[in-house]
Amino acid sequence: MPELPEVETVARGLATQLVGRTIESTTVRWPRTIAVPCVRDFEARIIGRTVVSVGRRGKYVVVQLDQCYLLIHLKMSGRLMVLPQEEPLDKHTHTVFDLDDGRQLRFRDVRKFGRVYLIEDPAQVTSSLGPEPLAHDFTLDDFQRLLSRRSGRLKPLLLNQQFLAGLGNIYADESLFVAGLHPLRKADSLAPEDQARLYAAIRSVLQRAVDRRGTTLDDGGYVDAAGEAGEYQSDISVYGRTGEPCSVCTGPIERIVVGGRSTHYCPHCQC
DNA sequence: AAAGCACCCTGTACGC
DNA sequence: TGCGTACAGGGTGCTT
Repeated sequence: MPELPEVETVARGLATQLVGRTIESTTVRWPRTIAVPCVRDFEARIIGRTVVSVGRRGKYVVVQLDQCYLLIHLKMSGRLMVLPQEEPLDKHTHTVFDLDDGRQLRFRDVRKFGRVYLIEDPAQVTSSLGPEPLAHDFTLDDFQRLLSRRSGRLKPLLLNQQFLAGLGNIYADESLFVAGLHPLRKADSLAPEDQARLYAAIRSVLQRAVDRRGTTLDDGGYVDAAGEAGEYQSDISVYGRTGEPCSVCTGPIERIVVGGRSTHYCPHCQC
């Protein structure tokens, strides 16, 4: 499932392949993939656009074009890849962008939850997102101020993109484990040192995962823009490890459901 | 403000 | 073998 580190890795890969390329045409094979504008306008407006840069905001891939922006949210199973046009199309490829070098940018998404936006200003989509957890100007002070205003439980809060942009189920569970905090802890119950540990945990987990180019689980769901798997799965302590021994205390990892999301933690190490 | 849930989808894992 | 069903997941929107 693409979260911040996976989306960052995809965006970096796409940047090397796409910057300077011009999109000559587009084929939308599953219309609901296009969130905005309507498919006809989308296909018309993207013709002739040149890629200026590729970046990331939260879990969105942000493709800056010469007159507008293409934003892509991969949701659970979306993939973006640059392939030769001779490469056979598979049935899960929902949008194809023909490039001026004979290759294609393809958006493939088995679950069909992913969405593509063509907009004038990226803020139209990203303005409701919380801060970037890895940004240099996102300080402990900022985080403490945000946290102490919240009374909800930590796990749903970390998944809330309006609170903080980029965490998903894997890195939320991993960050709470590293911080030694129980997923059901109320945000406003944290002592300053708890807040500091959570801040440091989120940043270190995400940075390490970016460095390792994301997490590819056994289901093989995530690969980067070159089709390569990530390597953070070998660093995972709790996510998907129900019943396995905790790496710190050897007690069993437990799984509970919080806010409708499976949540993995060590009941001995996290409180 | 917080929490619960349905919804969107399909592949996979399960029970029978 | 083959069917049906539950489930996972991110985000949004609705209701309590």
